[in-house]
Amino acid sequence: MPTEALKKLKTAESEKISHLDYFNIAISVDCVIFGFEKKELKILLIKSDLAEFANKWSLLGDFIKPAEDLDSAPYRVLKQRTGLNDVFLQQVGSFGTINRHPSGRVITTAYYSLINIKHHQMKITDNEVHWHMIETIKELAFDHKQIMEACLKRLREQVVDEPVIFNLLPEKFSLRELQDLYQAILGIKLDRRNFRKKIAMKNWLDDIDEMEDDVPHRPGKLYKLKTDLKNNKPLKSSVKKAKV
Amino acid sequence: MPTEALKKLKTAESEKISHLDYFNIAISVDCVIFGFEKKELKILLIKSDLAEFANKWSLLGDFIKPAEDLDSAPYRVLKQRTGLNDVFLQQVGSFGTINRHPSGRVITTAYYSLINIKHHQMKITDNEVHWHMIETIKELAFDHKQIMEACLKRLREQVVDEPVIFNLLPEKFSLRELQDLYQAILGIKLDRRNFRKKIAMKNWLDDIDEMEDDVPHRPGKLYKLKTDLKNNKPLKSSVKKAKV
DNA sequence: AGGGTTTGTGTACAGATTACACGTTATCAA
DNA sequence: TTGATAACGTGTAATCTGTACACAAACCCT
Repeated sequence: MPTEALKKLKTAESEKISHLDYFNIAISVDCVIFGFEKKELKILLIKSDLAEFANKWSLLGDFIKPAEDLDSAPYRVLKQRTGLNDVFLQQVGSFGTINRHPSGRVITTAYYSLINIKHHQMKITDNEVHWHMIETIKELAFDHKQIMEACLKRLREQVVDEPVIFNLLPEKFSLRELQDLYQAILGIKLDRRNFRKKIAMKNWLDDIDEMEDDVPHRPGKLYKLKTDLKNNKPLKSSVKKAKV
Repeated sequence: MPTEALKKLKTAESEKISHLDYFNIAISVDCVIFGFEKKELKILLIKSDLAEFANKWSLLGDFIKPAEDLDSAPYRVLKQRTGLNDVFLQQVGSFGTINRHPSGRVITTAYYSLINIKHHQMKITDNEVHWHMIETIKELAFDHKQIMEACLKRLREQVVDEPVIFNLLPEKFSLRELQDLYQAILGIKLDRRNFRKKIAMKNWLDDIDEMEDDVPHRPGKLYKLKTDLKNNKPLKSSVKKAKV
């Protein structure tokens, strides 16, 4: 029984959650926070504070509070760690093998988040928090590698049909930036002409009649996501056809 | 703080989980168990044992045990309630609004399951457990209606690409039965000739050279799912193309 | 002024999806 | 045995979708 072990739990929040001593099973949330920079998909990680995982990186997470909804907890975590409000967040799944946490029984619910690295001028207060390129991540603390992969899989499924990808881009962007982002997420190269045709058909974008002005080559047009699609909600207009 | 309220928790398992008294947040699993009978998609429900939900139906669930993996708990629930082993089960999501359970703070992880109503000769020991047609379900205890809908959505997404639907059918089945099942799940009518062509292309089935013998009309051929697809695992052979 | 880089655009082919009809084989009841 | 009923088994043409592919123009930089 891991109750004793839980008493040793030590986190940034440990003072405030002394009631943990009485838990048999503790509940946490973990966030896989994706960002996009220099044509690379990245995720935000923090140095683990557990001796068992010294020098290992881990996802941003926290224990859930008695008086907060499960789905609210990751918003709090993001707010605390990055200062960001109104981020895109979606639940991916819960992970609860018995020994996934060395200090005791902890079940965690994973969320993925998409944020625009540059635009928000995040105050990453904690200097142990850094962006990492996904391909270079070999190992993470706990089962966080597995959680990261589940979230990446979900992301790849969702960007195809739903306009969630724009949470990773600035307000105004070129089609090249959008294509680079799709390629970084899906890990494949796309044909430029066919990509533009496909995006045009989805009817997600407004041409705002502006041009890039900071590129060392011919500038492209800038676009915005249509305002009625900015709510991060699943798309109503795209009625999916049954394929069987 | 709902700790006091939790002491009042009363379930079939309550003797064995007296440690619940010490929980601040309890964790449960709930199963949305789909079956197929008479061209209708059904789910298995149990009469709620809480006074607050007297005469309401609810999903089959239980609190998680300290020494069991989260993803093992729903297998135990199904074994206990229906006697079934080796069922198809998949995690769908976790639900944890503060007031979802009237007796205290309970976060639940939902799973969906597909079982063959007839074949397994289930011993439904508890006579408060019954199959219900999905369309007729107006209300369930707790937030179970919402959970059911999330699971139905997931099921509809999965049957299109992955050979999970066969868990709802007997070992041998006709293409008509399969089409009726797809139609019940997706809620649409399919063209018979195109459906057969599509199924043939997926290459999921073996023609076993037998015929129906219990139908009041011309019998159809019987098929089996190819044995290498019976493991309930995601399909390797169907490499999905990126659609962007 | 010229080299480098990216933009913007259309068409032809292949593959997939859809709509649609008729003769056949079985059961059932008269 | 006959006729009514119900589902089986099968193919083609029209349309839509996905893919492969090339060239002139715009801008930056030196």
